[in-house]
Amino acid sequence: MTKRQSDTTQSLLNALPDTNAPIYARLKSAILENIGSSTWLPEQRLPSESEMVKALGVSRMTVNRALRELTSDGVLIRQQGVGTFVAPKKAHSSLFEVHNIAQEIADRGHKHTTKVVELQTVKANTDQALRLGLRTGERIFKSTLIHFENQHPIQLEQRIVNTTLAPNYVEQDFTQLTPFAYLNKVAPITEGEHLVEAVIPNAAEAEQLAISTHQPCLQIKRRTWSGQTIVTSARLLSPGHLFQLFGHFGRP
Amino acid sequence: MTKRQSDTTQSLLNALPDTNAPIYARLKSAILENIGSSTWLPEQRLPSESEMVKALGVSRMTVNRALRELTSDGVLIRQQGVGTFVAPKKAHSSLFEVHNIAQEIADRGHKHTTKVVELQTVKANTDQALRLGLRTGERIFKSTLIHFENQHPIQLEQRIVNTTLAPNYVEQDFTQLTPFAYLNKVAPITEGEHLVEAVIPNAAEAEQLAISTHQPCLQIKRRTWSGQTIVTSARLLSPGHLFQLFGHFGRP
DNA sequence: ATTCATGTAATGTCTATACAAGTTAAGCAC
DNA sequence: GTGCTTAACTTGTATAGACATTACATGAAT
Repeated sequence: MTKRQSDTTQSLLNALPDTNAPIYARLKSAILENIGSSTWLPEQRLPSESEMVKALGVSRMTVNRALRELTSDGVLIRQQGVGTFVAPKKAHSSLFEVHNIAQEIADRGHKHTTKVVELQTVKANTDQALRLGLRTGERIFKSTLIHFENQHPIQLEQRIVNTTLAPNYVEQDFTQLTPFAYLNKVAPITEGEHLVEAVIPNAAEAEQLAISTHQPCLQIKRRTWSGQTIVTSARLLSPGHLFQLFGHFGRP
Repeated sequence: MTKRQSDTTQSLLNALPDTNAPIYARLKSAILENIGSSTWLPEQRLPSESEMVKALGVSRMTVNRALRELTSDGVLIRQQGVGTFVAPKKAHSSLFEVHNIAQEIADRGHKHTTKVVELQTVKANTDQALRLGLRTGERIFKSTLIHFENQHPIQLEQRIVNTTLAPNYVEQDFTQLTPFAYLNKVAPITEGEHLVEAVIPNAAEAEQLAISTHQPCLQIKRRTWSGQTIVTSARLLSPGHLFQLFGHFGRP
């Protein structure tokens, strides 16, 4: 006389991946899957540890580890004596995204295009090596792009890239996928750093952006990490009152 | 015939706090203490789990939990079959600091002073409540300050603050300690969000900053979190080419 | 000398159990 | 009904032991 699983427990079992990863990791995956697919909603209660133990046939310490780690990541909320719940939607969840100019332009209902000015492999000079945490003379990728919004140039993007983390960088078609999007795909961002100032463009930059050298620009120098390694260092130059959004790079 | 502890194990025992916190938490504290005080240096090897088990008289799972959590925090590096090590100094550690205008001015060898324009308790309007993740009508603190560098106004700071996390905010003397420094002391920052744009000040703001309404300013809207709660939301307005630095808020 | 096998040590995972501590609801005394 | 006690359930922590996986050093066989 087996008692039927609750729907919540059943959806947990359904989402269990069939890999050879450790049990606790598969349980974490299954929980994240249910939350990510909105099968489990914010504030919703999860099965208790003992229910999971019975349903999965594993020990409580294993279940406990999965739940504890997800709690530490802010995915779940646990209260002693009460239960485990999907964490409420964060007030700033929509701001977790990092600035992506293509998306931003699309959000405004405008058309985004890109012109690739330069895309090649070079040897790092001292400054470039410092920015990427490499040694002078090591091979790096270097690119220069101009982003257009409805035919108007709105951002100049100069970027250097770590070759080990993105070995196929120079073969990409950046008129289709922005460097940022590509890099975040091959080496997901875990941390970032921004340096922002208002600057005056030099003559070449002003020409590329089709503005005068008196027009103040917002300059962002951004470095992004994937784990402990620096993926890329970029300098973004945008004339006028362009709106910029920076987030903290958290879980997706 | 007791074998003498290694120096590393001994310094671990010495740093064990005498609280009634859980064992694993006290072990974490002791390890962090040794790293923080540079008793243990980056790359240095820690005692193995079994050594700690013997030295502390606890079970291996308890030691394992402490080490695993510190590894997840990036404090330690573990390698199966080899050992546990203090994590190498991060390449970008010096950029972990968040922008602090007083420090920045001091770094330039200039004198920083503050004028408190406004400091009071108000009821949150809809916009303010949204920014702090509260409900309209709840009590919040509100402050307006002007920062001076050698008698020149260089930044206008408008800020609202969560009363529950910083109940004594309005009693502080912000000519001595900046609101940012005070808030970071009472509710340490764990996350932040920035909105940056180049704007033109309105007449009142231009007057407070002693500039013309044609002078472009860098506007930063910053919100900071302590855990899951929003501590404060600030709007910083700086004329000219002021240099701004944003970091990722990591462990201290 | 080189290669291979083996043993040792270290971390990684998992189990079964135990007790502590917080929460909630039912039931009892009044 | 009110208030208290108690029981059941939940999460938090800790233990002792087991086996797996990885790395490395040592020594044997070639």
